[in-house]
Amino acid sequence: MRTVGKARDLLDLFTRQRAQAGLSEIARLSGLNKATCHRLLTELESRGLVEQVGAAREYRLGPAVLRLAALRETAVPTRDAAMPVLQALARATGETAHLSLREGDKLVTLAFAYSPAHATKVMMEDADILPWHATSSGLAVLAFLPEAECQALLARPLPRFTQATQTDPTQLRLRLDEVRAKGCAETLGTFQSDAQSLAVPLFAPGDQAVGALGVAVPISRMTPDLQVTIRREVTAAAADIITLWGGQVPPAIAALWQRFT
Amino acid sequence: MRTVGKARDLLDLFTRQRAQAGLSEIARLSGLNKATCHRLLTELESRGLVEQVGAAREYRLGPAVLRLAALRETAVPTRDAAMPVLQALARATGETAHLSLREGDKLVTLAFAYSPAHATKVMMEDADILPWHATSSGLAVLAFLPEAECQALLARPLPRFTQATQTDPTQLRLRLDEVRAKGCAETLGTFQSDAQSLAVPLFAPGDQAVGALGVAVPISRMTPDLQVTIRREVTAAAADIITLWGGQVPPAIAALWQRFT
DNA sequence: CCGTGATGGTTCAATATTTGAACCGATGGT
DNA sequence: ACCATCGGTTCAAATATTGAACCATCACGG
Repeated sequence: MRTVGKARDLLDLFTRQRAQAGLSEIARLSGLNKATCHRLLTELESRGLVEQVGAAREYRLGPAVLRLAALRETAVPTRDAAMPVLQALARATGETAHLSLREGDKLVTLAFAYSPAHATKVMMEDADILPWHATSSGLAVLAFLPEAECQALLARPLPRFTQATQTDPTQLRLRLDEVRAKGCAETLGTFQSDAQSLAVPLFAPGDQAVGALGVAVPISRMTPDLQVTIRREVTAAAADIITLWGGQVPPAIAALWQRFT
Repeated sequence: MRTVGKARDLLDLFTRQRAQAGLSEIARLSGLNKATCHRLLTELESRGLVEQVGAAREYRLGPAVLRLAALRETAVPTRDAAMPVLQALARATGETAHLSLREGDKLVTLAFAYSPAHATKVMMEDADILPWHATSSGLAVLAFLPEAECQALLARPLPRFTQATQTDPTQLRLRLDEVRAKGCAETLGTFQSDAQSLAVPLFAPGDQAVGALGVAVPISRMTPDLQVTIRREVTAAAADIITLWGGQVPPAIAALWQRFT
Protein backbone atom coordinates (compact mmCIF):
# COMPACT_ATOMS: atom_id res chain seq x y z
CA MET A 1 0.00 0.00 0.00
CA ARG A 2 2.98 2.27 -0.07
CA THR A 3 1.71 3.39 -3.44
CA VAL A 4 -1.33 4.91 -1.80
CA GLY A 5 0.86 6.78 0.63
CA LYS A 6 2.94 8.17 -2.19
CA ALA A 7 -0.13 9.31 -4.07
CA ARG A 8 -1.42 10.94 -0.92
CA ASP A 9 1.92 12.65 -0.34
CA LEU A 10 1.73 14.19 -3.78
CA LEU A 11 -1.49 15.92 -2.77
CA ASP A 12 0.34 17.53 0.13
CA LEU A 13 2.82 19.15 -2.23
CA PHE A 14 0.14 21.59 -3.25
CA THR A 15 0.12 24.55 -0.89
CA ARG A 16 -1.22 28.06 -0.94
CA GLN A 17 2.15 29.28 -2.16
CA ARG A 18 2.40 26.61 -4.83
CA ALA A 19 -1.14 25.89 -5.92
CA GLN A 20 -0.02 24.09 -9.04
CA ALA A 21 3.12 22.42 -10.27
CA GLY A 22 4.50 20.68 -13.34
CA LEU A 23 5.50 17.04 -13.59
CA SER A 24 9.24 17.56 -13.21
CA GLU A 25 8.77 19.90 -10.29
CA ILE A 26 6.53 17.42 -8.52
CA ALA A 27 9.06 14.66 -9.12
CA ARG A 28 11.77 16.84 -7.67
CA LEU A 29 9.74 17.88 -4.65
CA SER A 30 8.53 14.40 -3.86
CA GLY A 31 11.84 12.69 -4.50
CA LEU A 32 10.05 10.13 -6.65
CA ASN A 33 10.96 9.09 -10.14
CA LYS A 34 9.40 11.17 -12.87
CA ALA A 35 7.74 8.14 -14.42
CA THR A 36 6.28 7.11 -11.09
CA CYS A 37 4.98 10.60 -10.51
CA HIS A 38 3.42 10.69 -13.90
CA ARG A 39 1.61 7.43 -13.31
CA LEU A 40 0.43 8.51 -9.89
CA LEU A 41 -0.77 11.84 -11.20
CA THR A 42 -2.65 10.40 -14.16
CA GLU A 43 -4.32 7.95 -11.80
CA LEU A 44 -5.24 10.74 -9.41
CA GLU A 45 -6.47 12.81 -12.31
CA SER A 46 -8.72 10.06 -13.58
CA ARG A 47 -10.32 10.09 -10.16
CA GLY A 48 -10.66 13.87 -9.98
CA LEU A 49 -8.28 14.36 -7.08
CA VAL A 50 -5.97 16.43 -9.26
CA GLU A 51 -6.53 18.08 -12.59
CA GLN A 52 -4.21 19.16 -15.33
CA VAL A 53 -4.54 22.66 -16.60
CA GLY A 54 -3.20 25.13 -19.11
CA ALA A 55 -0.68 24.91 -21.87
CA ALA A 56 2.07 23.98 -19.42
CA ARG A 57 -0.03 20.96 -18.37
CA GLU A 58 0.55 21.75 -14.73
CA TYR A 59 -1.27 19.81 -12.07
CA ARG A 60 -3.39 21.14 -9.23
CA LEU A 61 -5.95 19.80 -6.75
CA GLY A 62 -9.08 18.61 -8.49
CA PRO A 63 -12.79 19.11 -7.88
CA ALA A 64 -13.27 15.73 -6.20
CA VAL A 65 -11.88 17.09 -2.93
CA LEU A 66 -14.81 19.49 -2.78
CA ARG A 67 -17.32 16.70 -2.92
CA LEU A 68 -15.49 14.64 -0.33
CA ALA A 69 -15.30 17.61 1.98
CA ALA A 70 -19.00 18.29 1.53
CA LEU A 71 -19.76 14.68 2.42
CA ARG A 72 -17.50 14.80 5.43
CA GLU A 73 -19.19 17.95 6.68
CA THR A 74 -22.67 16.51 6.35
CA ALA A 75 -21.55 13.31 8.06
CA VAL A 76 -19.72 15.07 10.87
CA PRO A 77 -20.28 18.82 10.81
CA THR A 78 -16.99 19.87 12.32
CA ARG A 79 -16.42 23.21 10.68
CA ASP A 80 -20.01 24.27 10.12
CA ALA A 81 -20.95 23.47 13.69
CA ALA A 82 -18.03 25.35 15.20
CA MET A 83 -18.21 28.39 12.93
CA PRO A 84 -20.91 30.34 14.80
CA VAL A 85 -19.17 29.75 18.12
CA LEU A 86 -15.91 30.90 16.60
CA GLN A 87 -17.49 34.10 15.34
CA ALA A 88 -19.11 34.75 18.70
CA LEU A 89 -15.74 34.26 20.35
CA ALA A 90 -14.11 36.79 18.05
CA ARG A 91 -16.88 39.25 18.81
CA ALA A 92 -16.75 38.69 22.57
CA THR A 93 -12.99 39.14 22.79
CA GLY A 94 -12.59 41.72 20.04
CA GLU A 95 -9.72 39.67 18.67
CA THR A 96 -8.93 36.95 16.14
CA ALA A 97 -10.30 33.54 17.07
CA HIS A 98 -9.15 30.41 15.37
CA LEU A 99 -9.77 26.71 15.32
CA SER A 100 -7.23 24.09 14.38
CA LEU A 101 -7.46 20.36 13.91
CA ARG A 102 -4.93 17.60 14.21
CA GLU A 103 -4.29 15.59 11.08
CA GLY A 104 -1.81 12.88 11.87
CA ASP A 105 1.47 14.65 12.53
CA LYS A 106 0.19 18.03 11.40
CA LEU A 107 -1.86 20.72 13.03
CA VAL A 108 -4.03 22.46 10.48
CA THR A 109 -6.06 25.66 10.61
CA LEU A 110 -9.69 24.68 10.04
CA ALA A 111 -11.33 28.06 10.42
CA PHE A 112 -10.91 31.47 11.93
CA ALA A 113 -12.95 34.59 12.61
CA TYR A 114 -11.95 38.21 12.85
CA SER A 115 -13.44 40.84 15.09
CA PRO A 116 -14.43 44.16 13.58
CA ALA A 117 -13.47 45.89 16.85
CA HIS A 118 -9.95 46.90 15.83
CA ALA A 119 -8.24 47.87 12.62
CA THR A 120 -5.10 45.92 13.52
CA LYS A 121 -5.56 42.24 14.15
CA VAL A 122 -3.69 39.01 13.85
CA MET A 123 -4.33 37.64 10.38
CA MET A 124 -4.69 33.96 9.56
CA GLU A 125 -4.90 31.74 6.51
CA ASP A 126 -7.16 28.77 5.91
CA ALA A 127 -5.60 25.32 5.68
CA ASP A 128 -2.27 26.53 7.02
CA ILE A 129 -0.05 24.10 8.86
CA LEU A 130 0.90 25.24 12.35
CA PRO A 131 4.08 24.27 14.21
CA TRP A 132 3.44 22.20 17.32
CA HIS A 133 6.09 23.79 19.47
CA ALA A 134 5.68 27.46 18.60
CA THR A 135 1.94 28.03 18.82
CA SER A 136 -0.38 28.01 21.78
CA SER A 137 -2.73 25.75 19.81
CA GLY A 138 0.07 23.30 19.19
CA LEU A 139 1.05 23.20 22.84
CA ALA A 140 -2.57 22.88 23.94
CA VAL A 141 -3.02 19.77 21.82
CA LEU A 142 0.39 18.28 22.59
CA ALA A 143 -0.18 18.55 26.31
CA PHE A 144 -3.24 16.34 26.15
CA LEU A 145 -1.99 13.79 23.66
CA PRO A 146 -0.88 10.32 24.80
CA GLU A 147 2.74 10.49 25.91
CA ALA A 148 4.03 8.37 23.01
CA GLU A 149 2.49 10.55 20.33
CA CYS A 150 3.62 13.71 22.04
CA GLN A 151 7.16 12.43 22.17
CA ALA A 152 7.10 11.46 18.49
CA LEU A 153 5.99 14.93 17.50
CA LEU A 154 8.67 16.63 19.54
CA ALA A 155 11.39 14.31 18.26
CA ARG A 156 11.48 15.93 14.85
CA PRO A 157 13.37 19.13 13.97
CA LEU A 158 11.88 22.18 15.68
CA PRO A 159 12.45 25.29 13.58
CA ARG A 160 13.00 28.66 15.20
CA PHE A 161 10.57 31.34 14.03
CA THR A 162 11.42 34.24 16.31
CA GLN A 163 13.85 34.99 19.09
CA ALA A 164 11.24 33.80 21.55
CA THR A 165 10.70 30.41 19.93
CA GLN A 166 11.51 27.60 22.33
CA THR A 167 13.23 24.77 20.47
CA ASP A 168 14.66 22.73 23.34
CA PRO A 169 12.54 19.56 23.80
CA THR A 170 13.33 19.45 27.53
CA GLN A 171 12.15 22.99 28.07
CA LEU A 172 9.09 22.30 25.97
CA ARG A 173 8.25 19.37 28.24
CA LEU A 174 8.18 21.74 31.17
CA ARG A 175 5.91 24.07 29.25
CA LEU A 176 3.57 21.17 28.59
CA ASP A 177 3.44 20.38 32.29
CA GLU A 178 2.32 23.95 32.89
CA VAL A 179 -0.30 23.63 30.19
CA ARG A 180 -1.64 20.45 31.75
CA ALA A 181 -1.77 22.16 35.13
CA LYS A 182 -3.59 25.22 33.85
CA GLY A 183 -5.79 23.67 31.17
CA CYS A 184 -4.70 26.23 28.61
CA ALA A 185 -1.58 27.24 26.71
CA GLU A 186 -0.15 30.70 26.21
CA THR A 187 2.59 31.89 23.92
CA LEU A 188 4.16 35.29 23.50
CA GLY A 189 5.75 36.01 20.16
CA THR A 190 6.98 32.48 19.63
CA PHE A 191 5.55 32.15 16.11
CA GLN A 192 4.80 35.65 14.95
CA SER A 193 6.90 38.07 16.93
CA ASP A 194 4.13 40.60 17.46
CA ALA A 195 1.35 38.24 18.44
CA GLN A 196 0.33 36.84 21.79
CA SER A 197 -1.91 33.84 21.85
CA LEU A 198 -3.97 31.71 24.21
CA ALA A 199 -5.43 28.34 23.29
CA VAL A 200 -7.24 25.41 24.86
CA PRO A 201 -7.50 21.83 23.64
CA LEU A 202 -10.64 20.44 22.01
CA PHE A 203 -11.75 16.90 22.70
CA ALA A 204 -13.65 14.52 20.44
CA PRO A 205 -16.10 11.99 21.84
CA GLY A 206 -13.78 9.58 23.60
CA ASP A 207 -11.78 12.34 25.25
CA GLN A 208 -8.89 12.43 22.81
CA ALA A 209 -7.44 15.83 22.07
CA VAL A 210 -8.13 16.44 18.38
CA GLY A 211 -7.62 20.16 17.98
CA ALA A 212 -7.44 23.52 19.66
CA LEU A 213 -9.37 26.72 19.98
CA GLY A 214 -7.36 29.89 20.39
CA VAL A 215 -7.40 33.66 20.39
CA ALA A 216 -4.50 35.72 19.05
CA VAL A 217 -3.86 39.33 20.04
CA PRO A 218 -1.34 41.90 18.88
CA ILE A 219 1.08 42.11 21.79
CA SER A 220 0.70 45.86 22.04
CA ARG A 221 -2.97 45.52 22.87
CA MET A 222 -2.77 42.84 25.55
CA THR A 223 -3.75 43.81 29.10
CA PRO A 224 -4.35 41.74 32.25
CA ASP A 225 -8.07 42.47 31.95
CA LEU A 226 -8.18 41.31 28.33
CA GLN A 227 -6.32 38.17 29.31
CA VAL A 228 -8.95 37.35 31.90
CA THR A 229 -11.72 37.97 29.39
CA ILE A 230 -10.05 35.79 26.81
CA ARG A 231 -9.50 32.93 29.23
CA ARG A 232 -13.14 33.03 30.23
CA GLU A 233 -14.49 33.28 26.70
CA VAL A 234 -12.17 30.73 25.14
CA THR A 235 -12.90 28.06 27.70
CA ALA A 236 -16.65 28.67 27.43
CA ALA A 237 -16.51 28.55 23.63
CA ALA A 238 -14.38 25.40 23.73
CA ALA A 239 -16.94 23.72 25.95
CA ASP A 240 -19.64 24.69 23.46
CA ILE A 241 -17.74 23.29 20.51
CA ILE A 242 -16.92 20.05 22.28
CA THR A 243 -20.61 19.65 23.04
CA LEU A 244 -21.59 20.43 19.46
CA TRP A 245 -19.18 17.76 18.31
CA GLY A 246 -21.05 15.27 20.45
CA GLY A 247 -18.42 14.95 23.16
CA GLN A 248 -18.06 16.28 26.64
CA VAL A 249 -15.36 18.22 28.45
CA PRO A 250 -13.30 15.69 30.42
CA PRO A 251 -14.05 16.31 34.12
CA ALA A 252 -10.41 17.06 34.95
CA ILE A 253 -10.32 19.78 32.31
CA ALA A 254 -13.74 21.10 33.26
CA ALA A 255 -12.47 21.61 36.79
CA LEU A 256 -9.50 23.61 35.56
CA TRP A 257 -11.64 25.73 33.28
CA GLN A 258 -14.12 26.37 36.07
CA ARG A 259 -11.57 28.61 37.70
CA PHE A 260 -11.59 31.02 34.77
CA THR A 261 -15.30 31.73 34.81
CA MET B 1 -1.09 2.35 -9.80
CA ARG B 2 -4.25 0.34 -9.64
CA THR B 3 -3.77 0.42 -5.90
CA VAL B 4 -4.32 4.16 -5.88
CA GLY B 5 -7.49 3.73 -7.86
CA LYS B 6 -8.76 1.15 -5.39
CA ALA B 7 -8.02 3.39 -2.47
CA ARG B 8 -9.79 6.23 -4.20
CA ASP B 9 -12.78 4.01 -4.91
CA LEU B 10 -13.09 3.21 -1.24
CA LEU B 11 -13.60 6.90 -0.54
CA ASP B 12 -16.53 6.92 -2.94
CA LEU B 13 -18.29 4.23 -0.91
CA PHE B 14 -19.08 6.83 1.71
CA THR B 15 -22.29 8.59 0.84
CA ARG B 16 -24.81 10.70 2.67
CA GLN B 17 -26.91 7.61 3.29
CA ARG B 18 -23.95 5.58 4.48
CA ALA B 19 -21.59 8.03 6.11
CA GLN B 20 -19.59 5.32 7.80
CA ALA B 21 -19.06 1.62 7.34
CA GLY B 22 -17.24 -1.29 8.93
CA LEU B 23 -14.39 -3.26 7.40
CA SER B 24 -16.43 -6.23 6.25
CA GLU B 25 -19.11 -4.02 4.79
CA ILE B 26 -16.54 -2.02 2.86
CA ALA B 27 -14.96 -5.22 1.57
CA ARG B 28 -18.36 -6.41 0.43
CA LEU B 29 -19.28 -3.12 -1.22
CA SER B 30 -15.98 -2.70 -2.99
CA GLY B 31 -15.64 -6.30 -4.02
CA LEU B 32 -12.09 -6.32 -2.69
CA ASN B 33 -10.58 -8.82 -0.32
CA LYS B 34 -11.02 -7.97 3.33
CA ALA B 35 -7.29 -7.99 3.93
CA THR B 36 -6.73 -5.65 1.01
CA CYS B 37 -9.41 -3.33 2.27
CA HIS B 38 -7.92 -3.30 5.71
CA ARG B 39 -4.51 -2.37 4.37
CA LEU B 40 -5.92 0.33 2.14
CA LEU B 41 -7.99 1.75 4.97
CA THR B 42 -5.16 1.83 7.48
CA GLU B 43 -3.00 3.56 4.90
CA LEU B 44 -5.73 6.09 4.19
CA GLU B 45 -6.25 6.56 7.90
CA SER B 46 -2.58 7.27 8.52
CA ARG B 47 -2.92 10.06 5.99
CA GLY B 48 -6.14 11.45 7.45
CA LEU B 49 -8.33 10.66 4.46
CA VAL B 50 -10.45 8.35 6.55
CA GLU B 51 -10.75 7.92 10.27
CA GLN B 52 -11.88 5.10 12.46
CA VAL B 53 -14.44 5.81 15.06
CA GLY B 54 -16.44 4.32 17.88
CA ALA B 55 -16.52 0.92 19.50
CA ALA B 56 -17.46 -0.75 16.22
CA ARG B 57 -14.27 0.70 14.67
CA GLU B 58 -16.20 1.90 11.67
CA TYR B 59 -14.50 4.03 9.07
CA ARG B 60 -15.61 7.39 7.72
CA LEU B 61 -14.11 10.25 5.74
CA GLY B 62 -11.31 11.96 7.63
CA PRO B 63 -10.46 15.58 8.32
CA ALA B 64 -7.78 15.76 5.63
CA VAL B 65 -10.42 16.23 2.96
CA LEU B 66 -11.40 19.49 4.60
CA ARG B 67 -7.92 20.88 4.29
CA LEU B 68 -7.55 19.77 0.68
CA ALA B 69 -10.89 21.34 -0.18
CA ALA B 70 -9.88 24.59 1.49
CA LEU B 71 -6.66 24.61 -0.52
CA ARG B 72 -8.50 23.88 -3.72
CA GLU B 73 -10.93 26.71 -3.06
CA THR B 74 -8.18 29.24 -2.40
CA ALA B 75 -6.30 28.08 -5.52
CA VAL B 76 -9.36 28.09 -7.74
CA PRO B 77 -12.41 29.55 -6.03
CA THR B 78 -15.06 27.56 -7.83
CA ARG B 79 -17.74 27.31 -5.19
CA ASP B 80 -17.09 30.51 -3.29
CA ALA B 81 -17.01 32.56 -6.47
CA ALA B 82 -20.23 31.12 -7.83
CA MET B 83 -22.19 31.16 -4.56
CA PRO B 84 -23.34 34.82 -4.65
CA VAL B 85 -24.44 34.47 -8.27
CA LEU B 86 -26.32 31.32 -7.38
CA GLN B 87 -28.12 33.06 -4.54
CA ALA B 88 -29.00 36.00 -6.75
CA LEU B 89 -30.37 33.59 -9.33
CA ALA B 90 -32.60 31.92 -6.74
CA ARG B 91 -33.84 35.32 -5.65
CA ALA B 92 -34.45 36.59 -9.18
CA THR B 93 -36.41 33.50 -10.24
CA GLY B 94 -38.05 32.74 -6.90
CA GLU B 95 -37.02 29.12 -7.35
CA THR B 96 -34.26 26.66 -6.46
CA ALA B 97 -30.99 27.33 -8.27
CA HIS B 98 -28.25 24.78 -8.40
CA LEU B 99 -24.76 24.31 -9.67
CA SER B 100 -23.21 20.99 -10.64
CA LEU B 101 -19.73 20.01 -11.68
CA ARG B 102 -18.43 17.17 -13.76
CA GLU B 103 -16.04 14.81 -12.02
CA GLY B 104 -14.88 12.22 -14.50
CA ASP B 105 -17.92 10.10 -15.27
CA LYS B 106 -20.06 11.67 -12.56
CA LEU B 107 -22.05 14.86 -12.32
CA VAL B 108 -21.99 16.19 -8.79
CA THR B 109 -24.00 18.88 -7.03
CA LEU B 110 -21.54 21.55 -5.93
CA ALA B 111 -23.94 24.05 -4.43
CA PHE B 112 -27.52 25.21 -4.48
CA ALA B 113 -29.61 28.12 -3.24
CA TYR B 114 -33.23 28.32 -2.25
CA SER B 115 -35.56 31.22 -2.72
CA PRO B 116 -37.65 32.37 0.23
CA ALA B 117 -40.46 33.33 -2.17
CA HIS B 118 -42.47 30.12 -1.86
CA ALA B 119 -43.12 27.58 0.83
CA THR B 120 -42.90 24.67 -1.60
CA LYS B 121 -39.69 24.36 -3.50
CA VAL B 122 -37.53 21.71 -5.08
CA MET B 123 -35.09 20.50 -2.44
CA MET B 124 -31.52 19.50 -3.10
CA GLU B 125 -28.61 17.86 -1.31
CA ASP B 126 -24.96 18.80 -1.37
CA ALA B 127 -22.51 16.40 -3.00
CA ASP B 128 -25.27 14.36 -4.60
CA ILE B 129 -24.55 12.51 -7.81
CA LEU B 130 -26.91 13.39 -10.65
CA PRO B 131 -27.85 11.10 -13.54
CA TRP B 132 -26.66 12.36 -16.90
CA HIS B 133 -29.72 11.34 -18.88
CA ALA B 134 -32.51 12.35 -16.51
CA THR B 135 -31.58 15.86 -15.43
CA SER B 136 -31.45 19.08 -17.37
CA SER B 137 -28.00 19.73 -15.93
CA GLY B 138 -26.80 16.35 -17.15
CA LEU B 139 -28.13 16.95 -20.66
CA ALA B 140 -26.71 20.47 -20.73
CA VAL B 141 -23.22 19.16 -20.02
CA LEU B 142 -23.50 16.09 -22.26
CA ALA B 143 -24.56 18.18 -25.22
CA PHE B 144 -21.36 20.18 -25.15
CA LEU B 145 -18.94 17.40 -24.36
CA PRO B 146 -16.68 15.94 -27.07
CA GLU B 147 -18.59 13.27 -28.97
CA ALA B 148 -16.43 10.40 -27.65
CA GLU B 149 -16.97 11.27 -24.00
CA CYS B 150 -20.66 11.83 -24.52
CA GLN B 151 -20.99 8.42 -26.15
CA ALA B 152 -19.08 6.72 -23.33
CA LEU B 153 -21.39 8.24 -20.72
CA LEU B 154 -24.53 7.17 -22.58
CA ALA B 155 -23.21 3.66 -23.17
CA ARG B 156 -23.73 2.63 -19.56
CA PRO B 157 -27.03 1.48 -18.03
CA LEU B 158 -29.57 4.30 -17.84
CA PRO B 159 -31.94 3.79 -14.92
CA ARG B 160 -35.55 4.89 -15.12
CA PHE B 161 -36.58 7.25 -12.32
CA THR B 162 -40.10 8.22 -13.37
CA GLN B 163 -42.50 7.44 -16.17
CA ALA B 164 -41.10 10.40 -18.06
CA THR B 165 -37.45 9.29 -17.86
CA GLN B 166 -36.02 8.80 -21.33
CA THR B 167 -33.72 5.76 -21.34
CA ASP B 168 -33.33 5.14 -25.06
CA PRO B 169 -29.86 6.31 -26.18
CA THR B 170 -31.10 7.10 -29.67
CA GLN B 171 -33.89 9.32 -28.37
CA LEU B 172 -31.44 10.95 -25.97
CA ARG B 173 -29.19 11.80 -28.92
CA LEU B 174 -32.06 13.69 -30.50
CA ARG B 175 -32.64 15.53 -27.23
CA LEU B 176 -28.99 16.53 -27.19
CA ASP B 177 -29.28 17.92 -30.70
CA GLU B 178 -32.13 20.11 -29.46
CA VAL B 179 -30.02 21.22 -26.50
CA ARG B 180 -27.17 22.17 -28.80
CA ALA B 181 -29.55 24.10 -31.01
CA LYS B 182 -31.14 26.00 -28.12
CA GLY B 183 -28.15 26.42 -25.81
CA CYS B 184 -30.09 25.12 -22.85
CA ALA B 185 -31.69 21.90 -21.63
CA GLU B 186 -35.15 21.38 -20.19
CA THR B 187 -36.63 18.38 -18.48
CA LEU B 188 -40.12 17.78 -17.18
CA GLY B 189 -40.46 15.23 -14.43
CA THR B 190 -37.69 12.97 -15.73
CA PHE B 191 -35.86 12.70 -12.41
CA GLN B 192 -38.30 13.84 -9.77
CA SER B 193 -41.82 13.46 -11.10
CA ASP B 194 -43.08 16.78 -9.76
CA ALA B 195 -40.15 18.98 -10.78
CA GLN B 196 -39.45 20.84 -13.99
CA SER B 197 -35.96 22.01 -14.64
CA LEU B 198 -33.93 24.20 -16.98
CA ALA B 199 -30.14 24.18 -17.16
CA VAL B 200 -27.31 25.61 -19.21
CA PRO B 201 -23.73 24.37 -19.54
CA LEU B 202 -20.82 26.08 -17.82
CA PHE B 203 -17.47 26.37 -19.54
CA ALA B 204 -14.00 26.49 -18.03
CA PRO B 205 -11.21 28.52 -19.59
CA GLY B 206 -10.53 26.54 -22.72
CA ASP B 207 -14.21 26.21 -23.60
CA GLN B 208 -14.73 22.71 -22.25
CA ALA B 209 -18.08 22.05 -20.61
CA VAL B 210 -17.32 21.33 -16.97
CA GLY B 211 -20.65 21.73 -15.25
CA ALA B 212 -24.11 23.17 -15.39
CA LEU B 213 -26.25 25.85 -13.83
CA GLY B 214 -29.92 25.11 -13.46
CA VAL B 215 -33.19 26.16 -11.91
CA ALA B 216 -35.78 23.65 -10.71
CA VAL B 217 -39.44 24.47 -10.29
CA PRO B 218 -42.39 22.47 -8.93
CA ILE B 219 -44.36 21.61 -12.08
CA SER B 220 -47.54 23.05 -10.65
CA ARG B 221 -46.01 26.51 -10.49
CA MET B 222 -44.50 26.69 -13.96
CA THR B 223 -45.97 29.22 -16.39
CA PRO B 224 -44.83 30.46 -19.81
CA ASP B 225 -43.86 33.77 -18.21
CA LEU B 226 -41.79 32.12 -15.52
CA GLN B 227 -40.07 30.02 -18.15
CA VAL B 228 -39.04 33.15 -20.03
CA THR B 229 -37.75 34.73 -16.81
CA ILE B 230 -35.79 31.64 -15.91
CA ARG B 231 -34.18 31.35 -19.31
CA ARG B 232 -33.09 34.95 -19.15
CA GLU B 233 -31.78 34.80 -15.59
CA VAL B 234 -30.05 31.46 -15.92
CA THR B 235 -28.15 32.41 -19.03
CA ALA B 236 -27.11 35.73 -17.51
CA ALA B 237 -25.99 34.05 -14.29
CA ALA B 238 -24.11 31.38 -16.24
CA ALA B 239 -22.24 34.06 -18.16
CA ASP B 240 -21.32 35.68 -14.83
CA ILE B 241 -20.03 32.44 -13.36
CA ILE B 242 -18.03 31.57 -16.45
CA THR B 243 -16.41 34.99 -16.26
CA LEU B 244 -15.70 34.62 -12.54
CA TRP B 245 -14.02 31.32 -13.32
CA GLY B 246 -11.68 33.15 -15.67
CA GLY B 247 -13.21 31.86 -18.88
CA GLN B 248 -15.53 33.32 -21.48
CA VAL B 249 -18.79 32.21 -23.01
CA PRO B 250 -17.97 30.52 -26.33
CA PRO B 251 -19.24 32.84 -29.10
CA ALA B 252 -21.57 30.19 -30.52
CA ILE B 253 -23.26 29.79 -27.14
CA ALA B 254 -23.31 33.51 -26.47
CA ALA B 255 -25.23 33.98 -29.71
CA LEU B 256 -27.83 31.40 -28.63
CA TRP B 257 -28.19 32.92 -25.18
CA GLN B 258 -28.54 36.39 -26.68
CA ARG B 259 -31.99 35.42 -27.91
CA PHE B 260 -33.25 34.92 -24.34
CA THR B 261 -32.42 38.37 -23.06
C1' DC C 1 19.96 26.96 -37.85
C1' DC C 2 21.93 24.03 -34.93
C1' DG C 3 22.99 23.09 -30.07
C1' DT C 4 21.59 22.96 -25.33
C1' DG C 5 18.77 22.15 -21.62
C1' DA C 6 14.50 22.44 -20.14
C1' DT C 7 9.79 20.43 -20.40
C1' DG C 8 5.88 16.37 -20.47
C1' DG C 9 5.45 11.76 -21.46
C1' DT C 10 6.60 6.50 -22.58
C1' DT C 11 8.94 1.85 -22.51
C1' DC C 12 10.24 -2.81 -20.65
C1' DA C 13 13.17 -5.95 -18.03
C1' DA C 14 14.29 -6.22 -13.09
C1' DT C 15 12.34 -6.09 -8.85
C1' DA C 16 9.65 -5.19 -4.87
C1' DT C 17 4.95 -5.12 -3.71
C1' DT C 18 0.26 -6.58 -3.42
C1' DT C 19 -2.82 -10.34 -2.94
C1' DG C 20 -6.15 -13.53 -0.58
C1' DA C 21 -7.37 -18.07 1.61
C1' DA C 22 -6.92 -19.38 5.88
C1' DC C 23 -6.40 -18.16 10.38
C1' DC C 24 -6.97 -15.71 15.15
C1' DG C 25 -9.41 -13.76 19.07
C1' DA C 26 -13.47 -11.37 20.47
C1' DT C 27 -18.29 -10.42 20.58
C1' DG C 28 -23.25 -11.32 20.29
C1' DG C 29 -27.31 -13.94 19.50
C1' DT C 30 -29.87 -18.55 20.11
C1' DA D 1 -22.00 -24.50 23.84
C1' DC D 2 -22.59 -23.40 19.43
C1' DC D 3 -22.55 -20.64 15.23
C1' DA D 4 -22.03 -16.46 12.77
C1' DT D 5 -20.13 -12.30 12.53
C1' DC D 6 -16.96 -8.86 13.50
C1' DG D 7 -11.96 -6.52 13.00
C1' DG D 8 -7.58 -7.79 12.10
C1' DT D 9 -3.17 -10.73 10.71
C1' DT D 10 -0.13 -14.10 8.14
C1' DC D 11 2.97 -15.80 4.31
C1' DA D 12 3.76 -18.17 -0.12
C1' DA D 13 2.26 -17.14 -4.71
C1' DA D 14 1.06 -13.89 -8.11
C1' DT D 15 1.27 -9.45 -9.76
C1' DA D 16 2.03 -4.78 -10.02
C1' DT D 17 5.50 -1.09 -9.50
C1' DT D 18 9.86 0.80 -10.62
C1' DG D 19 13.33 3.75 -13.02
C1' DA D 20 17.15 4.44 -16.40
C1' DA D 21 16.95 5.36 -20.83
C1' DC D 22 14.33 6.96 -24.36
C1' DC D 23 11.09 10.37 -27.49
C1' DA D 24 9.09 14.58 -28.98
C1' DT D 25 8.60 19.28 -28.20
C1' DC D 26 9.64 23.79 -26.84
C1' DA D 27 12.40 28.12 -25.72
C1' DC D 28 16.57 30.34 -25.65
C1' DG D 29 21.30 31.78 -27.45
C1' DG D 30 25.13 32.06 -30.32
